[in-house]
Amino acid sequence: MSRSFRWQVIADELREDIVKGRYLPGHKLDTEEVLARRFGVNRHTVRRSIEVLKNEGLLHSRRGSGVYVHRPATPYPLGSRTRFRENLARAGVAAGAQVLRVDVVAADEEVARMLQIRPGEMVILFEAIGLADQTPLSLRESYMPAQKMGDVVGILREQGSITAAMEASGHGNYKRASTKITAGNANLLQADQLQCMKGDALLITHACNVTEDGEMIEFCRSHFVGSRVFLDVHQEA
Amino acid sequence: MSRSFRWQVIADELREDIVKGRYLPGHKLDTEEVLARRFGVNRHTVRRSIEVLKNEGLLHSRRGSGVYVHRPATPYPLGSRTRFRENLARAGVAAGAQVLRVDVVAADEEVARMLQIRPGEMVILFEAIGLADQTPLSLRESYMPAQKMGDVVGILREQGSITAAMEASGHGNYKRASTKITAGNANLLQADQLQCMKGDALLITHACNVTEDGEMIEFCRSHFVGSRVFLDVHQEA
DNA sequence: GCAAATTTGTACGTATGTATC
DNA sequence: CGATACATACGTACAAATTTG
Repeated sequence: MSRSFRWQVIADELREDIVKGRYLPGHKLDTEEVLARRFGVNRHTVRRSIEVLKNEGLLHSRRGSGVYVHRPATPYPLGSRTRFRENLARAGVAAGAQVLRVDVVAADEEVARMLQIRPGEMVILFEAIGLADQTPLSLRESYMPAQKMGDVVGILREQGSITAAMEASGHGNYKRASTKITAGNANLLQADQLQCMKGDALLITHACNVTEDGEMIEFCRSHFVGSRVFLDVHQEA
Repeated sequence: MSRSFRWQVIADELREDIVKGRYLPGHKLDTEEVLARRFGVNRHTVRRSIEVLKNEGLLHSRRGSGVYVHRPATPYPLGSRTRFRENLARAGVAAGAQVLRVDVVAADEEVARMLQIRPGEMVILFEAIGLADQTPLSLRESYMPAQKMGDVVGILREQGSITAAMEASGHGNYKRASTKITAGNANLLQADQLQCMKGDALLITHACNVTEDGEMIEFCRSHFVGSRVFLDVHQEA
């Protein structure tokens, strides 16, 4: 009866459409104007309904653009053999990588310490943006001691895959040794590359991979957009 | 000035009044009409601000009656406390904490899902700030199903230790089942409690602990100040 | 118990700002 | 640049619940 208000009815109907999968994540809703006409109410009444669904985390809106079905944060398992593509494929997300830079540079102090080599030794630098369904998830800098790697610059440039580079260098069985995690705010450059706002919270990981012989083979600094991913730490006891 | 809207400014001011304890719990606010005049805005603008604070759980309103302060003023983390050292490798295990709140409350939807119980079932809520050298490191909310716990409210209040509460309830051998990690920006209340800036990057962890029988016994949400901690995830296998 | 005054809730209307396309 | 679309903010009116006389 009068227990159900128009904004509530509309919110219920929209919620139904979303949770039943009639709209896919990322789908753009009709404009508030159109929705208002469709439901025969004022635009503000529709806005009230949308407000509710935004608070429930089902929708988000971008001024000047539209209202969209929220894309849930992508799970990102942290295990001993983490592979970007495998992880995303398991989550049903199309993975892509945009290679920013592949170079051979001298190791700075931190990189040298992490890779257990001397500062100034040559390392291969691989910089890329991790994409999921065209949305940037992460910004990644990988360092590999040049001495222990083959000539993988071309592979990295063309395939953008650390795994492929490792296999080509005879380190197909590399695995994760340790991961350190903290959080920071995005600076202007990172915001630009990750398509987020300056100041947005980033998940920062420092990870080391080792060969099956236990030699340090890769040091990786990653910056994830906090709102788009969660790391999943799996405990095996 | 386009970054601060009037409803935002008003919400901030009202929140400040509540959090700092200028209103007692249950205190009735001035009417929307009066508040509107006081801030020199339309009644709807004040309503928008009140809406925000209701969503944060600070206010509630009763039609025909008024708007009331919902929760007691949050204790302000000041004053001398015993120093303690915290092993951050074991995330969430705060050895000694400043207890903010211990209560028995109804489980909301997320907590119920994580603990595998029904929404509305009673859970023990434990809220504390982890400090190191007087500096807040983390904000922690733990939820435990009341049915499976003994009368541990006193223990939690006095000792501030989850471990002690578990042992008293016969769950001494509980262990970590899963940890999910993401990042977000501090809101005003969190910034206040963690003594950081609003918008600062926070490391957010959701962890589940199970009994040795595999039953969910604790769900813990932690917020770490990104600039003050480094979680260390150790991989074995 | 009832009616009036008070106070919040819903709904529509209009105008303007601002980000996106 | 203009057109589109969401965001803010003012206004009005009436409904519904509570409090008060």
